[in-house]
Amino acid sequence: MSLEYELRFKKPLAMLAHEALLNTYYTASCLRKKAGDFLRPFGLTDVQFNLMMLLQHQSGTREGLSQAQLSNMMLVNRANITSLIDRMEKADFVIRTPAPSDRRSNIVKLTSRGKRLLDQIEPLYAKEVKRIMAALKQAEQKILIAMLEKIRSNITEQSAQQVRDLSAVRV
Amino acid sequence: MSLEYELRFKKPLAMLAHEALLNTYYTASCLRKKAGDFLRPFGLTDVQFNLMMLLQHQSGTREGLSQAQLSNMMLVNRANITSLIDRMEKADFVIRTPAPSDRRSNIVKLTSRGKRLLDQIEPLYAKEVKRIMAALKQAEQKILIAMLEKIRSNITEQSAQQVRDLSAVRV
DNA sequence: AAGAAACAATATATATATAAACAATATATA
DNA sequence: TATATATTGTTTATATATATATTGTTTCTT
Repeated sequence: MSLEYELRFKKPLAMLAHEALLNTYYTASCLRKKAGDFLRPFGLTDVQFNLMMLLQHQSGTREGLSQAQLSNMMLVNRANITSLIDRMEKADFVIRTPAPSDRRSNIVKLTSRGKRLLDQIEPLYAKEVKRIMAALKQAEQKILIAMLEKIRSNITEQSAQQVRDLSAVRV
Repeated sequence: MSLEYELRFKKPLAMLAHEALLNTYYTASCLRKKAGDFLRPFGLTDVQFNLMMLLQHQSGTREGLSQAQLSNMMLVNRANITSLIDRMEKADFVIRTPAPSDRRSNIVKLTSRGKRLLDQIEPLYAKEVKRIMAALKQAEQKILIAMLEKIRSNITEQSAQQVRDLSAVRV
């Protein structure tokens, strides 16, 4: 169903490029809302679940990850990570540990409660992700990923104007 | 560049479906951040700009749209629209008008200042959208849109469990 | 017409996002 | 080695999101 129809637009969008952009944004919103609905009964938000997945799979469970690492992996900035970890620590999902090698740094680890909860949710989550993405064949999913990567690579690209601005600063 | 690389994952994601989902979400985040950077110099957020575009193109400029209509068109829920319009009214971008036909309803319209600002930004915005989405050919953009629509249609689909729950309620 | 149900906006509480500024610590470099 | 620079986490301020509850108003049903 088209974006315009779903959002009850009276007039179609003028630019195909804009329609593609808004579709990406809107679909992400829908996915996120769905994840929220799915996770709420477990007392987790999508962001919190994501963080727990990172701790589980992107580090040995006992090693943990620093707040800076987590923030890089999550697109959440450092400012946000602080309060996010605060909440999750209060809920006994994770704990902070001082990093032995760097006194600035905290290592965040799953608690046993956090790990138990994650083990319970993850298979259900995986099943639901598969169900939703089964809208596309595997080959199509790969094409989708490639397209999105292309878009991202064009976002970071500097425009000619920006380049001029920057060179002006350097001079 | 792959998601895993960009986010400095140590291990690849186990499921292709999950990778596709996270790519959608991450790309939307990047697009949104870019829009924020682009609009900040004009004193607007992406959400505010979006709302102004809706007022400009989805209604005659002088007719305006109700808060409920805006909230449907924007993925923003009604609670949020209130404070969003509050801020934008304070900045003199829009005004609320009582709806003549329904005393519950406010009609939101662009002010002349809002309209002037939008007229200034829109061509620049369109140009930037085109530049970014030029990562894909027009035919590819259409495929992308179709894929995202398919995913969205699968999100709202009820699982068997949910159907059972609902029928239990009815009985 | 009276009551029930639906709807529009608001208020409140909680959880992200983002930018900006700061203190403590680490690293690079002259 | 002394100093400049960068990094980590925190705090603060502002702007979204989401759910839930409430107040007025409208519409539907009977």
